[in-house]
Order: sequence, then C-alpha cells, then structure tokens
Amino acid sequence: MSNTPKLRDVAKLANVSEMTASRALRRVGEVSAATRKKVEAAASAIGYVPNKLAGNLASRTSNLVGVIVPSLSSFVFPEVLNGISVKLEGSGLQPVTGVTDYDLEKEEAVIRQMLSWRPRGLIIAGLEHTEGARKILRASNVPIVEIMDVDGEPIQYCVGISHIQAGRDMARKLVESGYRKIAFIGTKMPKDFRAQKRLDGFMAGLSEAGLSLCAQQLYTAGSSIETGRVLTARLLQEHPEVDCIYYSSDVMSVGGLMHCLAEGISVPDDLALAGFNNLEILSGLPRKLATTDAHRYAIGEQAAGLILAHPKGKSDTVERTITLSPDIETGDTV
Amino acid sequence: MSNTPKLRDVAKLANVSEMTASRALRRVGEVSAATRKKVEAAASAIGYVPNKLAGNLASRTSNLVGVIVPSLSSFVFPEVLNGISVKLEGSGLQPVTGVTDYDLEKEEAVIRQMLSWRPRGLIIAGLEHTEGARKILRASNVPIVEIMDVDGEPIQYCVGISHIQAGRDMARKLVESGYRKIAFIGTKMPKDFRAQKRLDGFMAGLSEAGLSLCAQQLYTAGSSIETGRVLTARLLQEHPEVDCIYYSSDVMSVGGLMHCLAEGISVPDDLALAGFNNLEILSGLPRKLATTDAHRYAIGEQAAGLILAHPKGKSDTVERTITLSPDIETGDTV
DNA sequence: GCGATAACCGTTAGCGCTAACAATTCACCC
DNA sequence: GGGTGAATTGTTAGCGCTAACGGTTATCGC
Repeated sequence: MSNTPKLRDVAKLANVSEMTASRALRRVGEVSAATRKKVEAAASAIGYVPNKLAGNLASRTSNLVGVIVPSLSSFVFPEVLNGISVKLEGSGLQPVTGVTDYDLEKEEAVIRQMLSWRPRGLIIAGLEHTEGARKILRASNVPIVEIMDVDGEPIQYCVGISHIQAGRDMARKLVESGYRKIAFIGTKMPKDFRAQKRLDGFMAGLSEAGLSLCAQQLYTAGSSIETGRVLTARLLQEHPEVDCIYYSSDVMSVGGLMHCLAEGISVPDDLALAGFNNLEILSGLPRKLATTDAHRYAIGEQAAGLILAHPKGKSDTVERTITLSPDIETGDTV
Repeated sequence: MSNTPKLRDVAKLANVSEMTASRALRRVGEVSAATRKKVEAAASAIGYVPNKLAGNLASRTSNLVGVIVPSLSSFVFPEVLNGISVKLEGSGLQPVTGVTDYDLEKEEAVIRQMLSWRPRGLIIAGLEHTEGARKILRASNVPIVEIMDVDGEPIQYCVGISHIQAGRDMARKLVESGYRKIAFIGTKMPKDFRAQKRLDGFMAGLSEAGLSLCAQQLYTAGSSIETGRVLTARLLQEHPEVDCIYYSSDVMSVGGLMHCLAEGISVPDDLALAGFNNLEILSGLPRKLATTDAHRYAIGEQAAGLILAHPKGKSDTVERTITLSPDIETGDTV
C-alpha cells in the first residue's frame, strides 16, 4: 500500500516537479513534448497508477456518473445503460450503477451512497422517491436526470415516455382492431409504478370505447417467460372468451405465446397478444407480437447527453423534460 | 459546491470536535450515545452527505469492489453481478461495474480505471488479458479474482468452471444418447474465449467417440434468438442430415427451437438441440432444451466471498482456484 | 481520598493530488 | 543586448476527512 508508487516518485524519476508530472500525465496545461515523454516513461517504468481519490478530492470534481435502476436482470435497464455508456464514451465520464430492487428505501440509501462520491451527475429511473431522497437530491448541487417516465413531477431533468399514454394508445389500437374481450396480465404490479401507469392508461383507453377489462391476473414477483405462460394458462382457463391479452412486459407476452403454441391456440386469430418494451427477444419468434417501443436506448443516450451538456457553474434549477413517444409496433397481431 | 455541508459544520453545530463527529457518524470508536444522537441530529439537520473521496483518501481504503465483465446485455453477466451484490450486501462493500465489450485493450483501460479508485478487490471475467493488464494487476496489491473460467493461469484467485470440460461432457452425453450427425453453431467466436474452449472440448469429446463435427456455423456478432434462428435455418439447408446441434449459448438454441417450431421440425425426434448457460428463458418454452449450467450466480457469490475473506494485510500471493462443475441439464432432448 | 482503569473526546499530522499564482526560461525583435 | 510576450515549469496551500495518539473526565475499589 505505502509502496505503491505516487506521483512524487514519478516526478522525482523524471526530474520535474510534481505539478509538471501531474500536468503531463493528464495532458492539461502547457507541457513541452519532451518533458511529457520523459514523465510518461517514468510513470510506466515504475508502474504508476494515479489515485483518483486524491485527484478528485483536490480538484473537487469527479468523473463519475451515478446510474440508479431498479434491476439489472430484467432485460430493460441494461439497454438503458448501454445508451448511457455509448454516449459517455470518450467524454472521460464513467457510469457507476446502483440497484434498488424496486425498493424506495433502498433507493434512498443508494442515492446517498452515490452522492457521497460527488458525481458529475445522477441518472435515476422513475419519478417516485421517498421524501428524504427528494430532499437530498434537491440539495445536492448535482444535475439529476429522472428517466423512463414523464408522468409526474421531475426534480430537474427528465427523459422518458408517458406510460399512461402508452397504455391508452395500446387500448385504442386494440379496440380499433376489433378486439372486445380484453384482459390484462401483469407482474411486480404494486412496486413497478410504470407498469401500474400503463394499466391505468389502458383501462382509461378501454373506457373511452365503452369497454372494460374482462379479466386480469396480477402477480407480485418478477417477470419471466415461465410466469407469463402460467398466468396466461390460468387466465384462459377462467375466461376462455378472452380474445386479446395486454401484458405488462414483452417477457410475459412471450410466455403467453409459448402457451398458445403448446395448446394449439392460433395467434392472433384465436387470441391476440400485446406486450411492452420492444425487447430483442421478440425477434426470432414464430409470431411477431404487438408491443410498444419504450425507447430504452434513446432514453439512456439523452440522459447522458443532458449531463454532458449541463453547465458546470451551478445554474439554479434549470428544468427540462424530454418526452419521447411510445410507438406501437403492431406485429402480426393487429 | 463550496456551500455543501462539511463534517466541520456538523461538528460545529453539535458542539464537538470533527473527530468525534466522524466517529459518531461512522459508529466506530467510543462515543457516548448522547453525543452520537446529537451529532446525528446535527448531520440530518443540515443535510450532511459525507465525502467518500476525502474519507477513503484519509483512511487509505475504499469500500469499492470493481467488477469487470465483457457485456451487460447478454443475460449471463447480470446474473453474476447479482450473486456478487447479494453476497456483498451488508458488508459495506459496493460493486462497481466496468464493461469491456470483449476487447482486451479496452479491458486494460478499464482495469486501470478501476485500480485508480483503490478498490478493496477486483473481479474480472476471464483468464485472458493483455501483458500490460497482467502486470498492473500483479503489482496492484489488490485481491484479484478471475471468474467464469478455470482453464488457464490465474493471477491469484479464480472461480469458475472448465469450459473445455463443459464441451467435452456435452459431446459425450450427446453421443451416448445416440446422435451421430452433430453440428455446432456459435457466435462471437474469435473473441469469446470461453465459447471457443467449449467448442474445442466438444470436438475433443466427439473425437473420443470416433466422430467429428459434420457441420458448423460461426458468426462474429452477438448472440440473439434471431441469429440462432437464422443460422439454424442456414445450417439445416446445407446439411439436412444433421440430427443434433450444439450451440454456443442458450439464446442461440432457443432461436433454433423457434426455427423448428415454425418449420414443423420435431424436437428432439427430428433434431436435438443443446445450448449452454442454463438461462432463465429456457423455462416456459414448449420444449425443454438441453443445456449446461454455468453456475453464474454461484460464481459471483463465491468471488465476492473470496474478497470478503481476503486478509487485509498484504498476504503475499495467496493463490486459490475454486472449480465448479458444469452440470448438464438434459431437458427433453436427451 | 487516592491511584488506577476505563470511557470518552480532542489535537496533530497527514492521505495523494491539483488550482492558482509565481517564477523562470526561451525565442525573437528592434 | 535588453525588452517583450509567450511558453514552460515551480511553489504554495489546501481538498475533506481519518489514524494515531494524547488528554480529560467518570468510575471504582480499598
């Protein structure tokens, strides 16, 4: 630990001051090419690895961007991260991920953790937070971007789609396509606010047409193909008249499709299926299912862009919301 | 930035020294319950968020564990991360993820980045690294855990399965089940060393039985259901005699199954399919495909465990490899 | 009441690096 | 050859926090 080479050692070996060594290695300020080479040679000779703790403390900025998401195993957030990483590439900023497991208390703890690293920005999925979290976020002087969802009161920046609208649009599209006995299957429903909003919007959309849900299956655990399959089987058994199912996620609708394949139910002739997210797993299936594109990659990209563009000086509460449109892919279903 | 409350402000408000405030908030050392309450009240009153940059620099330890993986969008590493997170939960250590895109040069850069945060440990997928990376890893004084794979020369700690064995075992199992016209379909093959090792082991296993691959399709891009489907279609068109396909990943074998479903090819009567990883997407499908469990969660868990157990004092090169066994799930195929 | 042990709290001295300014060197010109 | 401005390097003073140790105040047995 104490024998780890320091900047001082590099400087000594290269016969320059620490400051010059620092400048040379960071390629800032005016350093002649000759001394820079000398310093770089010295650094690599002794295997110098800079200490960012010290560096960031001294400069009072860090190159971290905190990204807080409910889960990493759900197909959806990795894609958002991807958009963030790509956009950040080359900027010198580095994303750091925190996971909340859809738990707002845990989220507050993760936010504290993140802020204690004095990041250059914070990207958080969702608009729902504890009061405590909201308070420290507002007080933090760090640009905050809330993503995925725009139905609510953003703290500062916001990038996402309206899930209420996504649900309503899908309802309209399905009704328009002639379906009348429409059911809903969803998971993680009490904690996944966005899924809840889609359901709300969906029911509102049905209402407009004088319809209402003719069945639903809710489930508190995570989404999976298996769960989608099981819940579909159960729902159809209880309500064989259903002609269309809207799922909280594509993962679930794929499960539904698997049930139909196994049971010889023709999709979409006997039963139409619609999901949400436009996940990659939808392509390659024997049927192209209906879905709504949640623009996950674009959301990540734009969120990162906002942080990159954020003026360094504390510009008091610049507020800005970027609303993307939840585009429906009808697939073979509609 | 400069008006962000410091420990000094907390101390002043609570009428104690900075040191006492620090001890109270960290719950270390001897602080009376009364003063601790006082300090905590002061901290929350002014919205104090500790600065870990300063704290970690002063204490010369951090609570970070670097995790370096090739990709996050591939279904496989999120599960490893999951195991790591769960094991680390409550220990005060926090995982930080870096992504290499299967690029060793990028990996070296990410390793440098990580080390510059002076982490408490580093978990890296794979045994293949650049010489430069190896050098700084060895010099770093940070416990290094290489994961996923044990076929090679670990730097220090290692947790994984033998992919050569995984391939060979599957070959034996398939041969034993009576298949003779066996093909392979793989993606990302030049850069995914583990997939390559499985193929090598697989071919060795066939050899033992006097067989050899009767066809193969390699592809450099990422795995997806769609790709699996397309490559399967192509392979079967060129080699209709094939009675069994081994895929580099379950994602691909699912694509194969989708092709079979669409074409009316009966699985496994007309064609057997085997993948690798034992991904969650396998459950819920109309056929249970054969696969090998890569123990992703357990690998993450054990790797994190090694870091937690690592003695603080620089114990010179404790070396240790934990080899898990690549268990075959035969599904309906065998 | 006195020393002694324990419990609690404060002081000192950095951790390893960089911003800001000061100092030096260098080229080049009249 | 001294002056001038630009290019390059050095000096000083922290960043915000904590380890290590020193001091102070309770507690207690005899």
